[in-house]
Amino acid sequence: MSTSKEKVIDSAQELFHLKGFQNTSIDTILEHTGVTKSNLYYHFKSKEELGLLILEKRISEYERRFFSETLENTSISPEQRLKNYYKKVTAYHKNLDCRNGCPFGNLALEMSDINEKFRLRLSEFFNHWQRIIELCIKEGIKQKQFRSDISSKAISQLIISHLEGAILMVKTHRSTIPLSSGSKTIMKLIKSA
Amino acid sequence: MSTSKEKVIDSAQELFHLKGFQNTSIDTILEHTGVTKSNLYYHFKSKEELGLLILEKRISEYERRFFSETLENTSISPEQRLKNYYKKVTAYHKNLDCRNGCPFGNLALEMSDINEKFRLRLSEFFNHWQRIIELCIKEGIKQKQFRSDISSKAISQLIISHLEGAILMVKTHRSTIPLSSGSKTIMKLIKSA
DNA sequence: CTATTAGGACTGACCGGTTAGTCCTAATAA
DNA sequence: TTATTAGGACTAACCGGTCAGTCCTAATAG
Repeated sequence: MSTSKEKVIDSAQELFHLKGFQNTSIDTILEHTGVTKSNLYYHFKSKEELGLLILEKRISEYERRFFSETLENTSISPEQRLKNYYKKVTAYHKNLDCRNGCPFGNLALEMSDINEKFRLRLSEFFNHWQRIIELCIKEGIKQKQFRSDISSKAISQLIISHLEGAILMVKTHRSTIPLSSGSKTIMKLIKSA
Repeated sequence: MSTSKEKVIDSAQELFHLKGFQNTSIDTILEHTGVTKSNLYYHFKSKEELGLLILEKRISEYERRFFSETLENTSISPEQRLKNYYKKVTAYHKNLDCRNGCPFGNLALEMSDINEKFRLRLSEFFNHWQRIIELCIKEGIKQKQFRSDISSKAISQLIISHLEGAILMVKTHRSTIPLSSGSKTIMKLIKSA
């Protein structure tokens, strides 16, 4: 049996992703968990704290599931690693019925202008994310899989921007095509001649 | 002197872009305009109607200011047209102090999962936007400025996804670099060998 | 063995404030 | 006379958050 605290965290994580942080009320979380409001505020001092905590949880989960298992899996070639990563992301969103979007992109867009804590943490994570991709690209350039006339940094910045935008398109068009087709275009463009 | 209706539209347009649609209350619009609530509801039957109307206004304004003047300006070469477009978009966000983000991307992310009217209109506009870019790319390929081994459709889809993602990064990192640097990378990648 | 204390988990009632939207009357302007 | 504007009272639902106090368990003191 999970504790109230765990139930709140799990439910809030899901709701924040599905409906956004601001658009998810404390009362909705309460309804979904059966936990009382006073109990929730016993465990978390504010909605902001809960949101920040869930952001941390998402980040470590993403680093484990998406970075370690694909982009940083050095037993595979850089090109195949990137392909696997794209495949995994696409499958993730297909499984979510093209709704929800990227939890990080959503939060960044929603909170950057109104809450510095969220913005700074997200900014830091995006930088980390970009460096993970950059290492993969750098190795791919060294192995002559990727073209060498553009810096690995520039390419990785492009990849992460495109990824976030493509997920936004997936959500708006309710189709994974922008992601699956876009990633293929990226792969072709960065391939060495 | 502008009418109440015009004042509401102008003010709401600005506020929706700055703070988001849901996060802008009717009362805030009232404060900013000096218009009374009964008057606002005399002109608009709901907040949704007001939002949809402002979306239409934004769309036609964007088509006029960004499409006609740069991407569709056939007196310039396709490559230069695309460069000018990027320059204009970057300047736009720099002028906004890297805040706000893209009005269409913001709305798409905020509303796609909860309001079909907004989602469908936005989806349609993104498609139109993509076709405008596609025509420019197509001509650039014909003129041998852009590489011909990837379809103009695929490239234009990539460009629009990347653009939206880059603007998200601009907002999160509070810097135009993701946009200015990313657009240069795109230009290099699609240039013919 | 028993009385006391400490602390974590939890409760239900309640708070002030905000939300979009309604309704009605009356004044004013084209 | 018809479209617009003003003013204000009102509603029902919702918002994040607080409060005093209860329940249970485990450690400690006499």
